[in-house]
Amino acid sequence: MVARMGWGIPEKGWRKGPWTPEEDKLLIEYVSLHGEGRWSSVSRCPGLNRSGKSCRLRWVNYLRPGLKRGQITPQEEGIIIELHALLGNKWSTIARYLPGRTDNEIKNYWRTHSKKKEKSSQKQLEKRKAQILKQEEEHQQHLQQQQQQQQQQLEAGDMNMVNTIAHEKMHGAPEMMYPTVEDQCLPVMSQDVVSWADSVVEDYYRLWGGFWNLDDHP
DNA sequence: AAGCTCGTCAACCGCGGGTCG
DNA sequence: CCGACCCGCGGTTGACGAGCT
Repeated sequence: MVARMGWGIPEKGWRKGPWTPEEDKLLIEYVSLHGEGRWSSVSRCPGLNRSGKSCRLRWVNYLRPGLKRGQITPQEEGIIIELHALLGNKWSTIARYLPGRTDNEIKNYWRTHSKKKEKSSQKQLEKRKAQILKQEEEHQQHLQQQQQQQQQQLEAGDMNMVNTIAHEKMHGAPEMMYPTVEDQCLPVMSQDVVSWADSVVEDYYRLWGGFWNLDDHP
């Protein structure tokens, strides 16, 4: 329907773009005389070559008395976050709980701030990924070192074994058994792996869990 | 100093719902 | 019931200034 494009007479070439102080003045005068609403008739106001839609928007978002200008306060931010979690993108409903704020203002605020959060989360994510990769790399090196040590100790153990057997043959069995390399290393190692794996899982959980929490729910 | 990127905000667009003749 | 019109809403765009390279 053509009439939906802008309220008033559709064939008319409505003025678009930023409002001039003169236009604002005309609109304020008109609304103070005739009251809010009846926006399509506002468009017929002489000298105001704007669509009813445009007039309404200008009035609601900028000219209406009682509008708060300036930064959103932390309290307001808290309300916005809570209500958004509750209601989703119902900006006009959220705006009703914040006197002096418009839906457009809240919508813009949310968009820019959710973007910010998304970006910082992305940065954190990259940082943590790098950390985890580094940890993993270090762990692999640690494992390799230990394996090499084991190998060396086993080889040394073989030699010792040969000597021990020869010694035993000559002097009898030893009084006590020493723990094997595996006995020494395994409990420590497996604990390491488990705690490392736990920490990695925990990190991922915290990371993605946190990230998900930041996600805005539609 | 100039060009570029990013953030902010006003304004526009399209759609859906309500009302009225 | 139906179509025209009005209104409000949410998504998107574009202008502009500030900060950065």
